[in-house]
Amino acid sequence: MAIYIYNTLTRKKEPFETLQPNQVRMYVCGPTVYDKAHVGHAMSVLVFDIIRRYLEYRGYEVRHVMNYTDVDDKIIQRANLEGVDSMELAERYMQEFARHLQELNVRPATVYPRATQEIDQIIAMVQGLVEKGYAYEVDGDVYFAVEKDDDYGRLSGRQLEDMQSGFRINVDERKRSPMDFALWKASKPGEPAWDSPWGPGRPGWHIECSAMNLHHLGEQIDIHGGGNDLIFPHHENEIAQTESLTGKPFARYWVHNGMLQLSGEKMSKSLGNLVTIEEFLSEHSADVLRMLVLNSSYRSPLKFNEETIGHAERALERLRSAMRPAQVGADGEMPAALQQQMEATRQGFVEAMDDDFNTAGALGHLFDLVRAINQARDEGAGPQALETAQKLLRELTDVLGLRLDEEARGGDEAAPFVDLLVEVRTELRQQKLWALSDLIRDRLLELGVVLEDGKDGTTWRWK
RNA sequence: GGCGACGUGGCCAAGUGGUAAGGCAGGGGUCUGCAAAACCCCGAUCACGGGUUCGAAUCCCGUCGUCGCCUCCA
Repeated sequence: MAIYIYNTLTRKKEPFETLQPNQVRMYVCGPTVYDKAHVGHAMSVLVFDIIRRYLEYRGYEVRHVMNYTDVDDKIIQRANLEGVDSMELAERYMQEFARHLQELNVRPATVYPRATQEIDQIIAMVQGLVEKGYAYEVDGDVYFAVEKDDDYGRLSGRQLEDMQSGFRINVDERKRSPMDFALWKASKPGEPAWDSPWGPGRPGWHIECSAMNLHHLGEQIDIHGGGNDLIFPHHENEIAQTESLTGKPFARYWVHNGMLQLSGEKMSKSLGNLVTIEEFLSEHSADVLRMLVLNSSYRSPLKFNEETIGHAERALERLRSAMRPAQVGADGEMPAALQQQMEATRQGFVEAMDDDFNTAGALGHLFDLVRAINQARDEGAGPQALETAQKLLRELTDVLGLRLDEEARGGDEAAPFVDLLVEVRTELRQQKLWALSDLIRDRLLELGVVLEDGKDGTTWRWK
């Protein structure tokens, strides 16, 4: 069975075939580090982390590159505003982002290139494009001539003529076509600058990704990803630059995630309607955000609000319910129904994920397994049977990047004391001192400990 | 104005030709001293209007609505 991936370039789901057997070269556009990252950035990162994990699960070796744009107008502007060095500012936010990646349980990329560390490659590429006649220099700027590129607009499905009629383009008289974009920008005094054949300057935005791809992955790659707001002009321009230079098809599959929406609008810095990753993680676990992402198609807009966050939180709780141990003293064998469900779940999970990473469908299958496990527990299945099924659940949730094992929030030191309280309370209950028993239960709940009175005694867990 | 995506039960959301997964919320029940959890049962004909087909949520056309891109943006 093949994996099918929706390709923005062809607007179809296509069977996934790699350039080299069992090896995937994947490039994902990372953030411009000029401010705190928001949950929309996290969504994109999570989407591609899930894709990567699944490809690895299916036996591929993934070479995963994510860049940091650490030089650009906004960084310079922001640095001037704060009165700090622009490199310093970029460094600060880059480190913060790296920390978030860890907190979000994202598998580390193979390489994290930065624009400022790829200047030589960028200059070489611009030079190559000038030599081939695809780019031209004006006053220390270098522009890509879109009219030289026959199939410009292919990714975003736009015609050059349509774009030129757009009234939003500021016409720069020095450009041959209004749609020409900068490969290299001459620096103004006080701006970060690198020497180049065209004088001191810095790279344009689009060229860095092309150069990094060439440098770290080669002329042709399997997957190129990013948010769908990057389709035009960023990815369109990347294709133009890279293919004009190499003469070969650049990325095989263009994969784009939908936008996170806050109150019906795309979350973005310019709109100011954002929740930073830091803010989110101070109130919720990373799994909650991941669950939110998993519960819908990665290509669709994702509704982000208190209600959907709450749903994700409770869905996670349900998933975790299956991980609870067998009843005290139970020793039943593996029920046939559970055995059957395990097979159905594994198969259903793979089928769903093979279909353009249908995580919501895959989750549905996991919940079927959750029900079967809980059913088995209720019916007295023993630890061995239960653990076999739980192992599968853990294996599959791990592919999605969820961490079902709840961290013991109170720490292990607290456990003996909780045990003691439970013991005392059991005495109280035997003496039918309900008011006191309930008080202990309520107070422990306030401290984050949930007591559950079962048939064979009381169990407790961290909330 | 151009390009693209989408509109499925109260909410979130799978499903792209054969009469609609799953989660959350809600109602009823089992269990419980009560509760919680878990388990069992209950709910939609798929924005609207046409068309194609033996048959459509699923294909085509139109209408309405929402969102994204067209300038930096994950």
